[in-house]
Amino acid sequence: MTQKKPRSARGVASAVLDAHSSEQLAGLFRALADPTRLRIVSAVFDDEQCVHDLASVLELEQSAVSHQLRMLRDLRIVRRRKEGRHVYYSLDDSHVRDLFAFALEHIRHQEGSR
Amino acid sequence: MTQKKPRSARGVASAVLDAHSSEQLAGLFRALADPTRLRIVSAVFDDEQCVHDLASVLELEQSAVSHQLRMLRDLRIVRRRKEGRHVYYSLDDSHVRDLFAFALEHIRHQEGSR
DNA sequence: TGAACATATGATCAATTATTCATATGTCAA
DNA sequence: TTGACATATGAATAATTGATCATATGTTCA
Repeated sequence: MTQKKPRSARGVASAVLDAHSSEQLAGLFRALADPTRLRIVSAVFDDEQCVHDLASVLELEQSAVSHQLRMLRDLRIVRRRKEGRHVYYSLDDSHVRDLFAFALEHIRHQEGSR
Repeated sequence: MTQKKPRSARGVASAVLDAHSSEQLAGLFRALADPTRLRIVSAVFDDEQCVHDLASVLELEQSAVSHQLRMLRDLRIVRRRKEGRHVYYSLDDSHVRDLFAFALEHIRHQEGSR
């Protein structure tokens, strides 16, 4: 493991985050702060999936998946595409894809260094 | 066997996240899913700060700050340095610094595109 | 030693939230 | 149309959580 200093991120938050920004940012993190939603995100990471298949793969009730998808949709993290009676969900935001990937790498490295 | 990844973050989660990984990852995001903790992180982003100054700057009770700092410390997001009767907190993990900076950039861009 | 200061922490309470159940809406095929 | 399938959603419930209060621990200095 390297221990180099990332000069890139320094200075980004020179002042303490104001109330509005911190609420907004917390909202983004909160969307990813649940195992079920993370598994949904990982399931649609590469390809779109319909609700039924998501429920099946994740072994969750269809209702639970729908509720979480709605939240992710409200936060513009996933988007819907209707096709007949199926609704396909996919990642709406590549930033979130990167955020997810970055954080996943982080915990995997942490895991190894304990 | 191995397929070529068309984009940087693609392929990171080729399979659906397992229960353990999703719990761990959710834990990391949950740590940042609260405005108060985010403001604490932003306050120690560049320099260490003692508890009292954090409480003063963030306009929070000392107790509330201490509780949140403990959580951040348990998650190895901040670290303590004792000096006399003061305890100075700083970011313990540069990955978190990058994660924070990345996410902040994200919402700032989103903000502009609405 | 005692008083003031700095930090930590257990208990409590209010607010939030993830899931389940029941049900509604919408689509397709026979 | 009817019945089966796919998805969405409101209500209820249990679990989690952030802040506060009261108090404990630890440090410095007169």
